[in-house]
Amino acid sequence: MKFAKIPMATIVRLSIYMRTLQELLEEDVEVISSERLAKQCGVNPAQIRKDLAYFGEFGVRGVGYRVNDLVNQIKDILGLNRPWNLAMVGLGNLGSALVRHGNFIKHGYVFTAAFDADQSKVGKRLPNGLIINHISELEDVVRERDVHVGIIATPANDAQSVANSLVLAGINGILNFAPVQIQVPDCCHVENVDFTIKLDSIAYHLSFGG
Amino acid sequence: MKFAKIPMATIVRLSIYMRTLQELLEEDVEVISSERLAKQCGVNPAQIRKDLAYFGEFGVRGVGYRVNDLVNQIKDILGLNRPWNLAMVGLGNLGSALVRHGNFIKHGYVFTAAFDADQSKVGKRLPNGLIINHISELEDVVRERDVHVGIIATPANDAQSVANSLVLAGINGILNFAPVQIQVPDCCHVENVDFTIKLDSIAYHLSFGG
DNA sequence: CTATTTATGTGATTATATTCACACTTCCCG
DNA sequence: CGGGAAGTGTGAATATAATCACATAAATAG
Ligand SMILES: NC(=O)c1ccc[n+]([C@@H]2O[C@H](COP(=O)([O-])OP(=O)(O)OC[C@H]3O[C@@H](n4cnc5c(N)ncnc54)[C@H](O)[C@@H]3O)[C@@H](O)[C@H]2O)c1
Ligand SMILES: NC(=O)c1ccc[n+]([C@@H]2O[C@H](COP(=O)([O-])OP(=O)(O)OC[C@H]3O[C@@H](n4cnc5c(N)ncnc54)[C@H](O)[C@@H]3O)[C@@H](O)[C@H]2O)c1
Repeated sequence: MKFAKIPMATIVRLSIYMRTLQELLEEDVEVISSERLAKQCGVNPAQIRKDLAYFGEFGVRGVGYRVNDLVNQIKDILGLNRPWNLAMVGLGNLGSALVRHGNFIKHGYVFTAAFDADQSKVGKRLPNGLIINHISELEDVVRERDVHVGIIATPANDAQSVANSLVLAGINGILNFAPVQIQVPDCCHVENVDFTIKLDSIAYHLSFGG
Repeated sequence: MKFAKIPMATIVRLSIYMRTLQELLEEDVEVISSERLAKQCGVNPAQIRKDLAYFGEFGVRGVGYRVNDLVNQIKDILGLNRPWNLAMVGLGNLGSALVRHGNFIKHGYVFTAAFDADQSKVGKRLPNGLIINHISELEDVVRERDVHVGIIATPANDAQSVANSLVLAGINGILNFAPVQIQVPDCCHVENVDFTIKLDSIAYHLSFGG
C-alpha cells in the first residue's frame, strides 16, 4: 500500500465513502456507480475514482463497484481490518459520553484503558466494564494493555502534559478534544476535534453568505 | 469584507489563530510575530500573513501584531462580534454533554432552544435553565427565539428528518454530529463532526507511517 | 540623521488537489 | 455475435493553496 504520496483529504474521503457504503450494504444495495455514490457523499464522481485509483482498481468498467468488496478494500487501505485499542484520558462530561457510545466499537475501536486525575473517580467501573486508573499509572497500563491511540478529554490546561505522558508511553496516535494545539514529536500523529471551530465556520458563512 | 474568494482552509485557520491569541492574551502577551504565532499554531509564518492579507493589513512592519487588536479583527472577519443562538436537537448522551459545556458560551454561542422526541425528556430543565421542547414544536420555537444554528445530536436515522425541519424553520447553519451525510439546499451550510473519521485517519497513519 | 535590525505584506513560484474528457471494458439485448 | 449503453481508470488541463523571497516600513541605537 501507499505507492504514491496520498493526499490527506483522500484519506478522509475514503472514510466517508466507507460509511456511506456500509449504509448501502444495510439496504441490500450490491453494486453502485461512482456517480450515485458521489451524490450521496456530496463529492465529484471523478474524485471518488481518483481517490481509489491511488490504491488500485476496485471497480468493474461499465458496471460500478461491488459495495461489499469496496468496503473491505477501503478497510484494507485504511488499516481497519484489525482492532485498535484506545485509552480515554479524562472521564468528565465528554469523556464519559464517549466511552459510553457504541459507534467506536462498531468500527473496530475498543477502549482498553481509562485514566483520570480525580481520585474519587479512580477505581470506578465504566458501563463497558473498564475500571478507571489514576493518571500516574498511565505509562505502565498503556504498555501492558497494548493501547494504540490515546484520546484526550481533559481540561485544556492539562492536555499538553497528558500528551507528553502518552508519547512517553510509546503511543503515536492522539485524538485531542481539548481546545489547544498540543506539541508532539513527529513520530506521533495528532488529530484535533474542536466543535467551536466548526461553529466559527458556520458563523462566517451566515455572516458573509460564503 | 470578503473581497476575493477566500479559501475555506483560511477560515478554519483564522479560528485557530484566534484561540491561540486568546490564550496569549491571558498570559499578558501584547505583541506577537507571525513567526512565533505560527510555531504555536503549527503552520508556516507566511501562511498566517497571507491569510490575514485577504482581509486587510493588521500588523505593524518590523514589530508584529498587537494581540488584543488582532483577536478583535479576526472576530470581525468571522462575524463573531455578536451572539449566535443555538438549538440543540437530541438530548441524549452527547447532546446533554454539549449543552452543559461552558466553551460555547465563552465564545459567544448561546443555547436558546432544545428539542427531543422522547416525551419523558420534554419539559425537563437543563443546567442552563433551558426547558426541553418536543421536536414537533421545532419550527415555531426556532422562529420565536431567533435561533441561528441547529445542532443535530440525534441517532443517525433521524438526522435527515431533523435537518429538513430545521431548514423549513428557516435555519441556514447546521452542526451535525450524526454519522451520516445530510442533504440540504444550498442556502444552508452544514458542518459535520465525526470522531470516528478522525480515528480512521489516525489508524491509517499508524498502519502506513504517513 | 543614518545605519541596522526586525518583521510585515505581497508578487512570483512551486506544490497540491480537483475536474474534465475520453479511451477502454463489460454488460445486455436483439 | 454485433452494436449500443453504461461506467471505470487515467492523462491532461484547471483550479486552488502553500511557500519563498524580497521590497518596504517601523523601531532603535549610535
Ligand atoms: N463537554 C463537551 O461537550 C466539550 C465540547 C468541546 C470541547 N470539550 C473539551 O473537552 C475537554 C473535556 O471537557 P469536559 O466537559 O468533559 O470537562 P470535565 O471537566 O467534565 O472533565 C474533565 C475530566 O478530566 C479530568 N482531569 C483533569 N486533569 C487531568 C489530568 N491531568 N489527567 C487526567 N484526567 C484529568 C478531570 O478529573 C475530569 O474528570 C475540555 O478540554 C473541553 O474544553 C468538551
Ligand atoms: N455520544 C457520543 O460520544 C457520540 C460520539 C460520536 C457520534 N455521536 C453521534 O451523536 C448522535 C447522538 O449520540 P448519543 O450518544 O447522544 O445518542 P443517544 O441515543 O444517547 O441520544 C439521542 C437522543 O436523540 C433523541 N431523538 C431521537 N429521535 C429524535 C428526533 N427525531 N428528534 C429529536 N430528538 C430525537 C432521543 O430521544 C435521545 O434523547 C448519534 O448520531 C451518534 O452516532 C455520539
